[in-house]
Amino acid sequence: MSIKQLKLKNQLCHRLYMASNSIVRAYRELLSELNITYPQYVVMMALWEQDKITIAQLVEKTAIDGGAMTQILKKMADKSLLNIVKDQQDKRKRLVQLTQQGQALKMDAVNIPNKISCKFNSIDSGQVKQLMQLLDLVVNDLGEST
Amino acid sequence: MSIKQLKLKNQLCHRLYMASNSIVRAYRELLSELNITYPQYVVMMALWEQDKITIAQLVEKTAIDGGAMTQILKKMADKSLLNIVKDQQDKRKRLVQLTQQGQALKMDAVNIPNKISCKFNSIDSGQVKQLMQLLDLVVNDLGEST
DNA sequence: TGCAAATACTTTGCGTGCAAACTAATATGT
DNA sequence: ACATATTAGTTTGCACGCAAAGTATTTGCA
Repeated sequence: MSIKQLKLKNQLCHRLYMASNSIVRAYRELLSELNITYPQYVVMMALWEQDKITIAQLVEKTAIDGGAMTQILKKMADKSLLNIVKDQQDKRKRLVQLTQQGQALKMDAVNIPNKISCKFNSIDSGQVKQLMQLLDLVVNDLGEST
Repeated sequence: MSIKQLKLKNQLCHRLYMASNSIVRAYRELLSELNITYPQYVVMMALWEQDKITIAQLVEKTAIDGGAMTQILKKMADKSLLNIVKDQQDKRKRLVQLTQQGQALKMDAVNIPNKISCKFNSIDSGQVKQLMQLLDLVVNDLGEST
């Protein structure tokens, strides 16, 4: 007995799985030149937007898991991209701030979004916008239930 | 200096990252009742569609990495969901086939797609279809370059 | 004041995703 | 036939994602 809903071709989740893996794979080769991974790039983007923020704020902005964040930041600190310093007001908190090297990396990253968008040949910017809006609906619907 | 393209809010990839994680997270609690993970569920769906196929065919259908597939299948065989047998015609190949228990699990899985779709309150089936089509464009554009 | 609850993070263990190196078996060209 | 290339899978090492348990530190309330 064949159940339509159980077919992979009909599943939104499998599409998301494939699309997310595909696009991270596309970033990987570009990011390897900067010697960072995709999640590390996400952390960098968050810090380029706003530097010297707490780890909790970074988790909030990036949606990266807190446990993973600790490890990721440690590796990035080892690469001298950022420093992790204790907040003197609240010693539970830690502030993450970019090093000069971390700030300078932004210049090398500037062209990455453009290089990625060059790979999209059958999808225009309007469709990308539409796609992002639909994905926001998905995230919002699934987010609050937990 | 603030560069619009480098902001997380403007990035398709970050949306995909969050949406994919969100939806797999939503599946996780349902699948834990079946004692399987999401990738294992994907393998099951592929086999429910077509049983007794080679590992290469399974990789093709599921888009799961070959190296990961070996590990996943091993765990599933340990759980007696499937058996891995050598192909007598071509001894390089291995055939994966469901056990009775693996076939029976389909009955427990039948309601999962419905339970998931119940979580979508602000997105209708037409939008889901549209979303899947857009995701297919993303995968196709990024797939062939490698 | 003092102690329990909450907050901010870290650690650990497991399950992938992926690249790269490796093994075994078959196909191919000369 | 036979060496070589190709194909099918496995293994290894690293980086997350996530749940659960653990550690400080601070809040809040009796």
